[in-house]
Amino acid sequence: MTSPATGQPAYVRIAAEWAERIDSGNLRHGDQLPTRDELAEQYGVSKTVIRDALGLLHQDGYLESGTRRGTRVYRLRRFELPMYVLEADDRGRDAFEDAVKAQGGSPYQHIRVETVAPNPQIVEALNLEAGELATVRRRLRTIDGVPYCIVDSYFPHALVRGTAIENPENIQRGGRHVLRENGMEMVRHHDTIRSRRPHAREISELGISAGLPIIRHDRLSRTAEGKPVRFMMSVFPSDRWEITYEVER
Amino acid sequence: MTSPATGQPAYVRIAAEWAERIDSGNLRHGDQLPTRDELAEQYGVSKTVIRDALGLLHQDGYLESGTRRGTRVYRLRRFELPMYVLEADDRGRDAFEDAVKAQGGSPYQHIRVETVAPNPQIVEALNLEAGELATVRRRLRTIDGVPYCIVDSYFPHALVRGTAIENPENIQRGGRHVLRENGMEMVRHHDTIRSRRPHAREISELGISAGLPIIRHDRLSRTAEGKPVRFMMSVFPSDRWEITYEVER
DNA sequence: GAGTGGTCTAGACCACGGG
DNA sequence: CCGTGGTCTAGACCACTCA
Repeated sequence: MTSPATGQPAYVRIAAEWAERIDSGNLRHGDQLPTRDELAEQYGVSKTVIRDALGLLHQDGYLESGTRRGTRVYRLRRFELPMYVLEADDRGRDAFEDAVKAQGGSPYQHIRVETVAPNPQIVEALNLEAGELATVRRRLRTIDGVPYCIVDSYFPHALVRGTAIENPENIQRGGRHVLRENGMEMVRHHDTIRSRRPHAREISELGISAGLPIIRHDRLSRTAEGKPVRFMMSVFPSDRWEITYEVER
Repeated sequence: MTSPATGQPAYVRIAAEWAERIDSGNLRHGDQLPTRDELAEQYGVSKTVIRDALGLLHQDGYLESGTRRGTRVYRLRRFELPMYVLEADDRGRDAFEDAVKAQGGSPYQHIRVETVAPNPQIVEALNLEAGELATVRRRLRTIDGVPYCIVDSYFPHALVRGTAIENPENIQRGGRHVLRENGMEMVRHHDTIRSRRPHAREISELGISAGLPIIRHDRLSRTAEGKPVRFMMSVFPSDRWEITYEVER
């Protein structure tokens, strides 16, 4: 054992050492790391220790690796998301995209619309009848070509049938705009925020590692009469976002 | 290899199997798991595979373990935190504690107050002069005897010197109440939410595992004149909380 | 004292992808 | 082809703690 006895196990110390290099900016996004065999020799430890150390960094989303491609630093820039931008403003512009552009990012979104048999969570949130369908507008938002978040908006199917919400091409006019024209303006939102590790679908769609925490944001929106008309489920990888609220009183 | 070829590596499958038992309620908080040697024999794999599998569950906060004590299920109940309770109401009651009690928990808080040389983040947030001190009211909140969150509130020292904020015994009257009596009522709050893995201090104070994501919540509060008077940093372990906001418009 | 988790060694084989 | 990450085996030693 060549360890200088910092009290920490070797794999933790090695991970901390490389994390510090990345955090300090000495290593940048895309920089290549030595191979596991090289690292094992450099530190005088077995491959298993290196595997555990890189595993820690992987979990934190610091690294990206693949067979034969080696291991590279993965550190994207973080964007701020003021939560009011979730509601497209009344001029029909996408406030989300505006916020990203204002921070120097180049946003894009893939939209697809499906009508589905809703799961129990959706049924309860939207107060649907048994057998009632829901229309979901699935957004995958990218910035500079990298997936940055998933935003799925569920509507009672009966409410949006035949409206522009069902048309995925119409990306400018959000659900808010369309619902208002139909006398269903959303005026109150109940937001729920959790954090957890990503599910399989989120891992593949967002291209994140299984250990990177995600922020899960749910918004249930109601009309002035209190009728729930939209349930929005968002997934934000924790290394790409910080979300903000403005609160009065 | 006895694996039924689900495409997943053995340690992932084994972890998923036990996660399912815990999620389904078949295993409850405090239930004991077999030893690693027993699991290795049951599954016909080496100890390393079991270590990796339990490691995954550990990271998710599903397990709690210690030398010779074995490994036990760790699954606390989750509380909802409506963010308006961060501001104690005007009757001098602790709205946070009321919210926890309403959900059947028994809350308690340890408070200690320190006057410190603020770090750069605090200096910038509170717009402090060079060398200006800050007073921090550190809260560790427990529910049913288990640590549930850390809430540190920073004030410019000059603003709170000699007030009840400096008295840690006075737990009922929050900073909001005291500042208002001194003509510094907070009326606007800027909240920032991130998620990440816990730091060493958070791991030890909250008794959480290094892999369990935490929700980091910052609130910068200003007076009607726009003067920042309090910076509140909170850490919520992701397995114990979901935080909610009510939004208009 | 002995069993347990925590860590580590020194190998091995496979799949995949770049040269 | 062959180097790489990904996974796994079959051991080992230590510290701690429960009986």
